[in-house]
Amino acid sequence: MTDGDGTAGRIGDLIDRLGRLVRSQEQAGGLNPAQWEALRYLARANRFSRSPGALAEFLGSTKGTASQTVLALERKGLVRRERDPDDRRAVRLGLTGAGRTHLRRDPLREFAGAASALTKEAQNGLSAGLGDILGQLQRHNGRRPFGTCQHCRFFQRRGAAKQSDGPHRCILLDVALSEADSGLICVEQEEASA
Amino acid sequence: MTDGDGTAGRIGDLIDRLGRLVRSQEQAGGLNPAQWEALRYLARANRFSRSPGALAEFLGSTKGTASQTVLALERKGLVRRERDPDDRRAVRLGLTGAGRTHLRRDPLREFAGAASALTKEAQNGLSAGLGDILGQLQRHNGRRPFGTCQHCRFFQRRGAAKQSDGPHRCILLDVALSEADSGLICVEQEEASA
DNA sequence: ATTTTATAGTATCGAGTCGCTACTATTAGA
DNA sequence: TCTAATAGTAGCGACTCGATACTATAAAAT
Repeated sequence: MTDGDGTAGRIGDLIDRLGRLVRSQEQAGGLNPAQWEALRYLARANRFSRSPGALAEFLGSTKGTASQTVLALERKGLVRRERDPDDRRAVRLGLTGAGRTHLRRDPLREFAGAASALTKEAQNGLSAGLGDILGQLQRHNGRRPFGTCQHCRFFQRRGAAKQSDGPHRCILLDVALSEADSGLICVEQEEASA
Repeated sequence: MTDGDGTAGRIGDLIDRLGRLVRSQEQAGGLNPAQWEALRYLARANRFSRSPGALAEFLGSTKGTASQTVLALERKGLVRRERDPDDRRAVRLGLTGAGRTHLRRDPLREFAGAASALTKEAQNGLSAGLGDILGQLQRHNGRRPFGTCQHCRFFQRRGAAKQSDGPHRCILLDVALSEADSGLICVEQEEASA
């Protein structure tokens, strides 16, 4: 920041500089920053969210740009693309084995390493504070939060309401959700506690 | 992050996403992200550090790229360039009035705004934690810290050593430093406490 | 002094990025 | 069945950024 230089300004500055550092590290491994982030996203998104359109929303880019990113990842053999049999306009994306392997060399690990040198309290504080800022800005810009199913207002936990057991459910898309599904991120997610 | 997903991993992830958000906001105002960061840097760097080379180090880019950035800012009338009369290879940079005015519309203010919604403790924690991570990574990558003079090991406070009064001094470059100078960032800075 | 080497910066080129505007294919609605 | 609306891709063009090569000046070596 340039002005008042209070703590808040310094935080903005630090985020900016760390972001730049991330980007420069992310040139490694034959991928560019957008491709790294796409790869990470696809590893953690649920099946309704592994599409070029959802990726575009996540990256804050256009569909065209996201499409190019996906094509590049497919050329490198890290991502698999197939048409959805139910809606034949849609494309379903997924990581290949090579894609998952590649993620083990994620440059972001270096950042996680640096973070883990902090005390546990400091880590929790950082995580909470950054998450809060991100949430605020996303709301402010009308972006989706991309949280996980189990924190979503459309999430119906197993045993709730009528059905006594069976899987959890998404009452927006009206589908069953496995335990694993519930921990993945989703385009449609809306924070429960609001 | 993709794996263990501990708090540390989540922090890396958040930094990445916030960084991307910064970048997308920084397209505003007719400048690109690198230009915004250069403008901010030049507003806060001392006179030994307002050069294309120092800027390149700060941005983590090459001299060529930094040179282009500076040229672009000069074309827009935000930065002034002049040759140093003492070392005629060197170029000294500075903001114009328009440059300072432009900084008032810094998109990073939005982030500072979001940060200032946090409690004072949370802000201090964030600032300290992020600063720590940045410092670690800079050391690890052999980058300069770009701190301010008064925290530098070459800083000699007024009244120290022989000279009883007069200005502070930089004992690396052997020059006088005003009070204002001492709060500016410097390429040559090395943290005092190590 | 003169030569050599180092330093500061710029010019230029090419690969790649990204937003934008079409455009196709498929589905949903009137 | 005709008309939107939706998911995605193609291709263009402005721009970015790193790498290489180059000029000008300064410092070091002989």
